[in-house]
Amino acid sequence: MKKYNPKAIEAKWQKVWAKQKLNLAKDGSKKPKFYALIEFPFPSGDGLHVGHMRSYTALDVVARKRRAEGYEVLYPIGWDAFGLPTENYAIKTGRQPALITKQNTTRYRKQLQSLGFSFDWSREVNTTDPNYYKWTQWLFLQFFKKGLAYKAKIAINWCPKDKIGLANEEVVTRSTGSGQVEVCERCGTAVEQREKDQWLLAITKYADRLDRELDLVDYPEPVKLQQRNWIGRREGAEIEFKVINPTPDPLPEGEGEVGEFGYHTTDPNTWRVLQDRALEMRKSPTPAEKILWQSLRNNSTGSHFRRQQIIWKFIADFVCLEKALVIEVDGDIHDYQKVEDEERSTFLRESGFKVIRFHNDEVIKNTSLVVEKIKDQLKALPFGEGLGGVIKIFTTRPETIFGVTFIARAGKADRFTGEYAVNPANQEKIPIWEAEYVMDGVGTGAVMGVPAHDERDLEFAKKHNLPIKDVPMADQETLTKIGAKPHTTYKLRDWVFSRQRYWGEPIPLIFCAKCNEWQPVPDKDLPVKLPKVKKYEPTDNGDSPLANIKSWVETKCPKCGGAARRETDVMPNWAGSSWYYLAYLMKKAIGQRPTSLGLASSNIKHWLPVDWYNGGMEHTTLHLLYSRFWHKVLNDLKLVPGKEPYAKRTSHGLILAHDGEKMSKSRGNVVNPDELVKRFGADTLRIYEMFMGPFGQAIAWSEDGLVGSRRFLERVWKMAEKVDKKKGKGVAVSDLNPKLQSTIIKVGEDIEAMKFNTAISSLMILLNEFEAAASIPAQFFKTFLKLLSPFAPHLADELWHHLGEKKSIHLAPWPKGEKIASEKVKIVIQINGKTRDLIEVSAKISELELKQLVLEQPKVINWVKGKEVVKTIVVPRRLVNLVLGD
RNA sequence: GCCGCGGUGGCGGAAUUGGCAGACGCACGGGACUCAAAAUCCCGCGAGGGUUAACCUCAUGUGGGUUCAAUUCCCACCCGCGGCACCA
Repeated sequence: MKKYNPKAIEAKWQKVWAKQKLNLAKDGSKKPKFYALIEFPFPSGDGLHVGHMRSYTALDVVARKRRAEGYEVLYPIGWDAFGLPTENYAIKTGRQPALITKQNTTRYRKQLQSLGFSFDWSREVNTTDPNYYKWTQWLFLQFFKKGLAYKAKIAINWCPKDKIGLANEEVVTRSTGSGQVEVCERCGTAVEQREKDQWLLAITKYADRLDRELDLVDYPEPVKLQQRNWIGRREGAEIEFKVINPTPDPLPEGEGEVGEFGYHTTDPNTWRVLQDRALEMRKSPTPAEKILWQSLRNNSTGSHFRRQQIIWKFIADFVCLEKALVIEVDGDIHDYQKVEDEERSTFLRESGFKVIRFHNDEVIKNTSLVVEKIKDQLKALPFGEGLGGVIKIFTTRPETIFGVTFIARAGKADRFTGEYAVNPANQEKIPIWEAEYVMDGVGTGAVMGVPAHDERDLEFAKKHNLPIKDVPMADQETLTKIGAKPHTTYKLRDWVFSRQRYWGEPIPLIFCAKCNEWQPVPDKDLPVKLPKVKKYEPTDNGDSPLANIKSWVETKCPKCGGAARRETDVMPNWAGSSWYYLAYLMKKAIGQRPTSLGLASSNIKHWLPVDWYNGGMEHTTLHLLYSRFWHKVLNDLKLVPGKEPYAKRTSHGLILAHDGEKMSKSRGNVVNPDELVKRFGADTLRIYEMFMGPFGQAIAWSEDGLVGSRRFLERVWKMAEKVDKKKGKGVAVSDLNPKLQSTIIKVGEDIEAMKFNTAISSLMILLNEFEAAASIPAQFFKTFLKLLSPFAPHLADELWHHLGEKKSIHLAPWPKGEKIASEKVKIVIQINGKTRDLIEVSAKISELELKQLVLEQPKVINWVKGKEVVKTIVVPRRLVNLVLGD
């Protein structure tokens, strides 16, 4: 037999397997299905590195084992090719991103093929292929049509020097003398925040399910935990604190009484008259009032409105007390009442109210615009200012309410507002503060300060000399009585889905000024293709470069046919990867016009869910969460089966560079497998990556052990020559079988548990035994090869054929190990818990006989001499421990 | 600060979940083969002591504890990596 020459045999077998279509998954197969998935790579200019290989090899091992176990296995591959590195390279070189991508994928494909992964190449997908992103766009439109996509003003990172918007990944934190500063990754200029209208996906509407339905899947606990922390579900209660004693008190001192809402009116009689009138007005509103009330009631603006509200001697149409906003809807009658209106507006303004007016016609004809204006106002106003309002507080510990000594709402500096609130539990008057540590956008933007039970509250109380009250906990009844409503909040924010960039999927929406609405691009017009541009940089005002292409932007409204403009933002990198596990199943459909039917094909039903998905921990809170979200939405639309896309998730540890840093081109520490494949062979590299350490743990790349893996394979190669021929001294053949059987069991279990390092180590041990044996039956060695074949597929197939087999080793069934209880067992003898001797006895020995035998051992006699055996512990088949007295 | 993961020979790491600590591999030392080197094969390889043998003592980040017995369980702490970060 020739020398082991991996270069020759690896290329040979790769061709044979491709020709025999060994790795193509059959859609209609009656075998049980197994869908193995790895995170498809981003084809960067650096080429594949040894870190990619770890995950791909691991699932390749699993996939090959499953095929041998009789499953129809789908192990697909594709390219997640939209993204910044390509775009930045395009900016630098002026080359087209599509061409750069093509070049990179060609290189990656070659590299992956040289490593012998059993991917089904017939299903290769590419997120930048118009056929692919046509579907990404269509799926986005399903979100839009379901009301899950909306536009809102969101701050983006803006580099004032480069004059472009930056993705979060392009912003780095730098430490300066005065603290941490966010700077532009390229030029180092401090990043500013700029508000831009952006598309968002309402992932928060699925927060609860994304949390709860983690119970349905087999993910590592740390992954579940990290997702749960990210979603940040908090159960608690919402409690209203009434605000009293408004400042400055602008009201004339009448006979006065504290009214229902805690502020003064003139005198009781006037108040009663006003109340009657207000009630009457509420019963018979004007058409405009009626329409507007529909939009304001039930907290639909996010704030609580009252109508026909008495304020001093006036009745205001709509009032939001917590924001101190008054909305007046005027008819023509006001033309006669100018003086009164003046007086009332002046009074309200002086009392701290903001007053906005709309005309009846305005409200009736353009309700949505009016409501938008009101919402904008509400947004601009601080919370809880004004007269007789309430402050809503979300707390996870409502039972501590008796210990509340202050209220603090979000503010830029610590400051007493001069206002007080009433603790609904004990009617105590407590001060309202603004505090730096309270954040807008968390909970209700205000906290009840309980210094005795919260560290930050305590710190604040100490700093500002506020009382600290330690008290018994409130019971459920008290909480109900004070109107505490059970409430759940989430840390998760909606997903900002707009990028002012070029290299992404155009968002397929059109704004028509006439319809005053965003219109979806009709299915028949998809994909909205990325037009070719000359410059790939975002524009001076931060818009996508697409905004500069007039001919592309200007289009017709799909609804009314009038002049309209396209959305110029593109989708984030995470869009295409949110559904790629479906794309692999859509072989033919992907080229066709997107429809619900095309998606809900039998293939998708057949293959879902993904049975085993391996990927990196770094994707836990982004990609993994996003794609679960998409799947749930698609499931609600009855487009895909099942609540969860991935039945089982595992994580690999990162392979770091020699220096222990993350591999990246900018650090110049990327290790490319090509040269290693040339020097050692793909099989050696695969074995080494699986052997170098525990799969789930990060490990620094080192080539020191590679030679050991190569030696192992060389020894396997040599062993093939000795099979059934070797004569002479050594272990008897029959002694090999128990070891072989236990290795079969061990390797099988280890692969399932992703303990590849110990699987390989047990194969090495078996080989060591083979080498020591007098002769090796061919069947034994074939079984060994089969166990080795998922790890070193080329070498295994080559030797398999040497032994006379005609079909590929990868078509042979996975061996079943037999548990053979050995006749003899080794028993550890301990004296006072310390190992003193080791004896070999029959496995069938009785406990009594064993104890006797132990006491007869010369070493034991020596240790026991002159002492008493107080206690004897016997662990069957394992150990005897003698406890001696003094 | 909080959450998660980890800490075992010169190095990567094993240890059937409480039962021989250091499997397997790398590196290293000695030997065989060779004119020589490489490759290969054999032997050794945690530290200290010991008549360099048998054997003994110590040793799994540190300090305590539980147990006949602890790398494994409990308590307190130290260090490294990753994530979140005034989250009410």
